[in-house]
Order: sequence, then structure tokens, then C-alpha cells
Amino acid sequence: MSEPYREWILGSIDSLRSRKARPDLDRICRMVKRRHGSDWDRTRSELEKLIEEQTVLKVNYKGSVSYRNAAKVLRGRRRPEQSKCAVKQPSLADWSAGDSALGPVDEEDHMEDMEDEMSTTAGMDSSMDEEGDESSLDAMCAQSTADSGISMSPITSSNTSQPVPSPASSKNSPTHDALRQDTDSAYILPDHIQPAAQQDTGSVALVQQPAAICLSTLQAEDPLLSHCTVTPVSMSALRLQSQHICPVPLHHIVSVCHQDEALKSDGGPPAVPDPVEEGDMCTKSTTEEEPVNNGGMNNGNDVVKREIEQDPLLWSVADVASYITSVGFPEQALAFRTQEIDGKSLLLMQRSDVLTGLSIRLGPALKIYENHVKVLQRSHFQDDSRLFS
DNA sequence: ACATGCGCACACC
DNA sequence: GGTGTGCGCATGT
Repeated sequence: MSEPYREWILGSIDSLRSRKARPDLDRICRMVKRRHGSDWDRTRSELEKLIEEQTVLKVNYKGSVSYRNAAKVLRGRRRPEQSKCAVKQPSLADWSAGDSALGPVDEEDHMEDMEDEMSTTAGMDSSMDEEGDESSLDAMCAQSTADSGISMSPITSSNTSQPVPSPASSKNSPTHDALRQDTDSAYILPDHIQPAAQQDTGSVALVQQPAAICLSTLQAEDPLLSHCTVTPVSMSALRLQSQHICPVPLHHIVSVCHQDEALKSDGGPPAVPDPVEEGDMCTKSTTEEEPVNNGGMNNGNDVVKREIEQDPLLWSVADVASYITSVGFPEQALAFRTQEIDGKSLLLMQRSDVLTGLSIRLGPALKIYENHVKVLQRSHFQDDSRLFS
């Protein structure tokens, strides 16, 4: 996806919307062509890419296809009081919360899919403790077909089988209504996250099970996980690992699980010794500027300190905010701090989370995600892959 | 011919 | 009542 097209297409959609014209394919392509001289087919293919990455939503509104700027749709529908409080607002990431089983992907797409899944789990994380708020892709699809009676768009027509609601989601789910943007409007999700496309039943089954069951399944297979409890982060890691789309090694998951445990309770030490007491140490890493006089010896603190600085997984909320500030976005750093984004959360963020979940302006949000968050995520998981493979 | 502006009706919350 | 949406028509280029 070339960056100009993103701006051109989103700009066209916004422009069409502002003059009360339906932002359909025809109008979007025409406008992009007229303004930028872009080829019609190219615009269409770029639009499809935007739809796949959920920057643009393809909707069926009042019987015709229309397109939405995802950032504006979510922001627009959000009630002011909700944007201020901590209540989890259904996000695009949530909509794909049920997706998994991406199937075989080529090398180029692998990382993108991994990122999608990462943010998917991020969405799951933030809503895990609010049963009923966890949105479901399945619900979305069921909604699309059942309520609106509208068939899937041509874009999704390669996957023509009817979406089958998964056991994990129900049409009676409270999220069903919460997800509804409009009774006439059916958000059409890309092929690779349509439930009906889920063929890898093994990983799907795992991912769609409740968190505790997922974990216990893995615990039965690997004693290393026997001390783990279900936490948002550990479950995110489990999901990534279980789908084989992200090279998260099992013992890394154990590490993550225990880090979570250490954070959760002040009680006894984790069953597996963890080199880092995350919260305190992370704070020190950014606030303690004075060199430690240790008589010329490298003590453990320095090692840990360097490790923390290098590994975003170990960043605290303050560390993340400092990082965002340091790369030139002090204003947006506040949003990260407000939303309590620590290193783990940062590594789990998806484009839509950054664009819409933080209530920051689209321009900086795009830059932050593309130039920093994505880079951190990529390097982090590549490092893991090298270390543990 | 095509782009743009906008009144109005409709639907949802 | 507020908001989002877009049809259909008028006007501008």
C-alpha cells in the first residue's frame, strides 16, 4: 500500500461525505483520478488493500455499497463521555476478535497477518474482564447476513460460503447490539478474517475457546505452562503461538505468563525465576540517569537496565510515553499514558488501535504506527524468532 | 459533462 | 433532539 493512495482515497471518501454524496467505488475512483490522475484499477486495488487492513470499511448501506473512513466512523459514533472514561469502546480490533486461522500465508504477508492478530489480541486484552463487551467478528457477520439480508460484497465473494457463527459467539450476545453501527449498514470484513474462511480447525478451536480452556489445553501438553494463569498478556501470547502465525516460542510464553503473575500479585515469587521485576525496574530505566558507581564492575542492575531499554516488552507506561515523546509526538504521548499503554500493550497494538483507540489525530497516529509501533513490533518478534528458533 | 453544494427525509440513539 | 447518511436537485466550472 503506497502512502499517497491512502491519503487520496481517505481524502476522497471524506470529501464525498462532506458533500453528502455516497462514497461508492465509482465516485472514489473518479475523484482520485481527477485529483491525482491515478488509474481507476489501481485506485480500486489500493482501496481493497485499505479495506483489508481496515483503514477503510466497506459497508452496505441502504442496499448499496459504500465506503467509510474507519477512523472517522469510530470516532464519530463514539459518545463524548465514552472517549474520556476507561470504558472499552468496541474497536475494529474487537470486530476481528474472533478471527484467527489465517491459513497459509506467504512470507510477505506473514508479518501483516501477525500484526493483525497481535492487535486482535490487544482488543481481547482490554475487554477480557468485561464479559459481554468483547466484540465478535462472528456476530458482525451474522449481523450482516441475518439482519440486513445483504449478501457479502464482491470483494468477499471469493469466500462465498455463509458465515457460520462460532460457538464462542452468539447472536444473543450483548455485544451484538453494541457492535451495530446501523441496522441498514453491514460492515464487510476482508476475506482473511471471515469466520467461514477458517479452515485450520485446530488453531481455531483453541483460539475460540474461553481463555482458561485454551490455557489448560496447552498446560496439558506442556508442563512448563503449569504455573501459568490466564492473563490478558499471556493469552495474547498463547493465541499468537497457537496459530503458528507468530513465532512466539512456548518458553517465551511462560516468561510472559510469569511476568504477568509477578505484576499481578505482591505475593510469593513466580515459580520460574524472572530476571526482571518489571514495574519498578522499568521506571528506574528512564528516571535514573546517574551512572551507578559499582567500582568498575558491571553489576546485574546494569544488565537488566540495558535489557529493559532494548526490549519494549519490558517498558512501563512511562517508558512508552517517553519513547513516543522522544520520537517527536509529545502530545500523542499523553494519549498513550492516558490509555495506560505499556510495552506489552504497545507490542500488541494494531493500526486501528493507534488510529482510533487513542483519540489522537489521524496524521500523527499514522506516523506513530507506521514508523515506530510497527517497527518495534517487527523487530521484537523477529528477535524472539532468532533467539528461540 | 462533471463537480459541488445542500435541502430534506430517513434511521438510529 | 442530536447525529449520520445519502438521494435528488440546483448551481458552478
